[in-house]
Amino acid sequence: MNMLDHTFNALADPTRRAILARLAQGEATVGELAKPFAISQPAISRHLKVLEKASLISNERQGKHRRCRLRPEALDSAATWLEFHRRFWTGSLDRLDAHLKSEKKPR
Amino acid sequence: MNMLDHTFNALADPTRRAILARLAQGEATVGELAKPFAISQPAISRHLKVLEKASLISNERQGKHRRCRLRPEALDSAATWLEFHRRFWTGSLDRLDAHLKSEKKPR
DNA sequence: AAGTTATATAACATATCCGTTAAATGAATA
DNA sequence: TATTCATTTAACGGATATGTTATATAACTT
Repeated sequence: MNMLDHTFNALADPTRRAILARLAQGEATVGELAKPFAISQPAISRHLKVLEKASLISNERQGKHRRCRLRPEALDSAATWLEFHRRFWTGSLDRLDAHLKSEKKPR
Repeated sequence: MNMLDHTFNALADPTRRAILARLAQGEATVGELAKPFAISQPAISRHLKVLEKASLISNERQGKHRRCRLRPEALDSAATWLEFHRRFWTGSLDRLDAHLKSEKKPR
């Protein structure tokens, strides 16, 4: 698994995206993150592990709590990949489109 | 599963990203797409199904072949999500940073 | 030291993923 | 019509994902 795999995989789950959205409002402990969800706390802990492995979050022990925060740089490679391909694909299709149009004219 | 789930999930696999990269060079049949990979052709067919479900590609029967092409719009929602969060996260952290700095000054 | 709180880990069930090979389908060709 | 080619679908197996509950750990509190 490379970095993009981990990032896209982590982002493919709505619970994990919701956790990220929550963290975008500010740091939170595991318990605070788990509270709004209908699933158990261990399940959240494992989602956090996935986000951690993707470097999307980090955490730091604070007494008996563990405080989580975003690592925004982790989005960079995914955003770069997406932007590049989005432009490249569209560019290719534009050229194809132009090509097809220029083919049609002569007839 | 919503659209982002499908998109991110589809992009999380390196074989599928390679297929997309290949299609960015131009349309191709299933067989042409399968050839460079070490895995069986039915396996490729199923990757193509995943990409199709994510609306990342479409295909059209042409005689006994099936020709695949990219659907670049499918990247839009994912790119939008990523860009938004990337900026938002960074913005939040900048504000946090500024906040922490402004807290320190008075002392 | 004992109890409480926050979180992680273990053990388990179920579902999905991803690959395989074999058989089915659909269309072109002999 | 029978054969061949391109692709899909079926049936299977093993690995991974995601949830559960029960138990362990780690740090505060009494």
